[in-house]
Amino acid sequence: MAGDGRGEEKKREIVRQAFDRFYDGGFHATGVDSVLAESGISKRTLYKYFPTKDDLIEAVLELYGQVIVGKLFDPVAASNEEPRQQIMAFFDARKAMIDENPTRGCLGIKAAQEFVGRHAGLAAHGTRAALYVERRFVDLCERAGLTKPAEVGKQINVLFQGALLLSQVYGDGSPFVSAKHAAAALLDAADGPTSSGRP
Amino acid sequence: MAGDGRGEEKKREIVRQAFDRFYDGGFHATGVDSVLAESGISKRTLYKYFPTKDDLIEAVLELYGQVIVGKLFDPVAASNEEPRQQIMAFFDARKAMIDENPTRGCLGIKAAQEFVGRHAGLAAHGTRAALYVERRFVDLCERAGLTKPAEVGKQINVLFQGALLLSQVYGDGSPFVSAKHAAAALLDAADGPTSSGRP
DNA sequence: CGATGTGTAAACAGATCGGTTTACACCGTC
DNA sequence: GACGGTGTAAACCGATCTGTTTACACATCG
Repeated sequence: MAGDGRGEEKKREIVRQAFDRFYDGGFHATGVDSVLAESGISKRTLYKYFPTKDDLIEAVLELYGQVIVGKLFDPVAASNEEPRQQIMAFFDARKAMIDENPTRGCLGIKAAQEFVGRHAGLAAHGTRAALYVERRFVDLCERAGLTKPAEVGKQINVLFQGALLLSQVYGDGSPFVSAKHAAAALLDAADGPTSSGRP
Repeated sequence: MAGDGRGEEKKREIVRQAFDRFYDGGFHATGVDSVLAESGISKRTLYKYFPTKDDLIEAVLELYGQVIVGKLFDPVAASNEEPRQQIMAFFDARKAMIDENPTRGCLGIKAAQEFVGRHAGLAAHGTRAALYVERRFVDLCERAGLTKPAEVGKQINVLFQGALLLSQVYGDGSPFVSAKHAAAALLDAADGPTSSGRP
């Protein structure tokens, strides 16, 4: 019980180190040795806290979830702006992150792509991440009083994930500009004439 | 000169085999041995035609380009339908492919994500693939007589790529339904009141 | 029939992988 | 000053990776 604090701190240090390596290098292509290299952490300590590489990856993905919620979703939600403005703010905030680190997309989806059909537990992080973002957009669409919040929220999520992917591939955040304008247009069209044409 | 035909055929057989393996298993996670296993192809023959694994991956990505253009883009273009109908057809056709093989997204983008910062030549396939699709959508938007074809085309590309990614992650093609409806809404909004509000 | 070219099968080499083990240093506590 | 806990450093293990080599089968062609 007394040593808990020290241990937890080392654990977090390892996860933080692994976070950057896996994010930039991929999960399969990055060896455990390269996570440890130049970090001053010994292999024995790593395997004391994380018996397998998959356990370490699991911890990294949990950290990613905390980071993305803490830096992106919670601040925008705490702004208490109008729902529509919050949706726009999500696009702006994610673009700002991409501009800092153009190759870093969604780590959960990266895990899903690498582990689909190979490790269901790790692949599920991608599904959860995508569904979480979708949920936030749908909630905001509901609060905006749209007639079809679920449909528009899903559409905006498609735009968001597509922009994130293309920013990664292109190496710059410009797809977020297109996506934001498209999201605005969808919101305009959705709450304008109550419904499109048919009753 | 005489043996060219035989050699080219074996070469294609190898690439076809590698195509499925890399598509389903990823490039880094799939070893050369597993490409050869149960295929009746010997390692020596493989390395005769493809001196390195990267050369094989390069050939697989070129095959992917031919397949996707031949099965998806050319047929829709050859239909000679209205531009707007062709855009809708792209979403339907890609969804049909995903429904057959839910985990198979864009192989070029998969390569880009695995090789970014590690092998520029292979990573470039993702950029090319995304730009190719974007170009097709922009062209169709131009032919549809939109006032801002480049912007709307890019937005539709974001929807398309987002739907492809989410279909992969969710394991079903439903995001293409959302994306198609969103694309239709964007097209409606774009050619309706000439411009949105400001001159 | 011998030569050549194409192919498989499989042992092999060297590096790297995930993971274990041994050895040793440090540090606060009794 | 012995002690247990925490840590690093590094040798080590078996498996797997990319890539090479040896050996052999089987065609076709002069």
